[in-house]
Amino acid sequence: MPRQELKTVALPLTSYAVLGLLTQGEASGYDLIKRAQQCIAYFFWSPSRSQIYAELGRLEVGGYVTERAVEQERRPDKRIYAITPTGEQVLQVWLIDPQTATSHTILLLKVFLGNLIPPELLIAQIRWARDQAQATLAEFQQLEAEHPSKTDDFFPYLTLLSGLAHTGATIQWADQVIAQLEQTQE
Amino acid sequence: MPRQELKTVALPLTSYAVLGLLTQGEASGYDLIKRAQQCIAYFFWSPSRSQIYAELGRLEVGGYVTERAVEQERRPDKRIYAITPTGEQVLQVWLIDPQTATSHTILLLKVFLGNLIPPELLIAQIRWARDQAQATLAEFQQLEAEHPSKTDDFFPYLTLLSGLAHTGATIQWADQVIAQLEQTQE
DNA sequence: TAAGAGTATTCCGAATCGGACTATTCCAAC
DNA sequence: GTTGGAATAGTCCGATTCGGAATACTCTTA
Repeated sequence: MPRQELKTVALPLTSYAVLGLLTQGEASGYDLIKRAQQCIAYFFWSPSRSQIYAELGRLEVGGYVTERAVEQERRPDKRIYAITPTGEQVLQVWLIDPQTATSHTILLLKVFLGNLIPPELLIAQIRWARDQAQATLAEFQQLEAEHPSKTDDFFPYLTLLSGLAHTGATIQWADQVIAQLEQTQE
Repeated sequence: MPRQELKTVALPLTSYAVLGLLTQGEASGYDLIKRAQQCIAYFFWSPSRSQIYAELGRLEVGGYVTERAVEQERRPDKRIYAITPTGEQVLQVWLIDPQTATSHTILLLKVFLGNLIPPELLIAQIRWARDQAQATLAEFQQLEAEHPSKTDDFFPYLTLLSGLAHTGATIQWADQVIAQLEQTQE
């Protein structure tokens, strides 16, 4: 059983978010919360306060980040964290691995950190998600067609419309992003 | 401090999903999992197996559902649950309360169970969510305008596009649903 | 005849959230 | 002037939720 491969999936999502944010420079937990809420929040997810601190502890123990205490007079003391080469490698492996992009949120985190991924590998992952969404869309369209919309299943039908709208939005976004990424490649 | 009011928010989301599914008729935990995955799954959420069983236990203790053991020969024995009048009341109160619709998922659950809500109250909740989404959209459009798209923030910009696409989808869906609901009202 | 899917549920660890709590400092309003 | 609120920097806790493993039996299919 290959242990190295298992290790690549060993960390929860929040860890990779934290590592990713730390590639922008060292920061305290408090700083990271702000970074996350400013930028990552575009995609309707950001790790919670307590979780970020928990992950920083775990990452420090694992040697993925270093911790440095900073004493302050006017403000509470704090600890500044910086990503280590090991941490960067672990992040890299995860970012490049297409197997790990199992949800829209994860894909968006990867896109957010897109400068750390070779463009063609990022595009491949987006394209894969796009195709998945396309399949879902087809399924939903099938259901819509079978459905006369005014039967007893009226309210479930209305939620199906939500699925259709959002799946459509995902495909549209993916196409847009792929186009823009391919442009910058040339 | 009014205790009755606190009670209306006392249950987690999965409980209301379970109660809602039980209004379609009594069922075992196993049945509920299938119901959930078939219908509710349109909106990219469904409670997990273990959670459904946990909530059934909690609801039984609280008197919101009744439990009945059924012995089977060819299949494993099972327990069938049915919603009680108290359970129906608790569900009603939650469905009608606009304060509880704090996420898209929750709103979709309420729409899914729309036959249990007076149309105008459902419409009001959808309209509220629509307006929230509209505000978010304006914010995102503002950010997009300020953003020349090709600066150093290219990748965050791409995730902003996702936010724009999905917020747009939400608004479009809400308009569509409100229109359909208003039609049926006349 | 062995493998796999369906029925029906339990158990457990891990991930995650959100709110309460501490403690200090700065700024603004009344 | 002082009182209140936001910002700084974190800890701690309970509750929610997920997902996978385990159990155990039956039916179908290759």
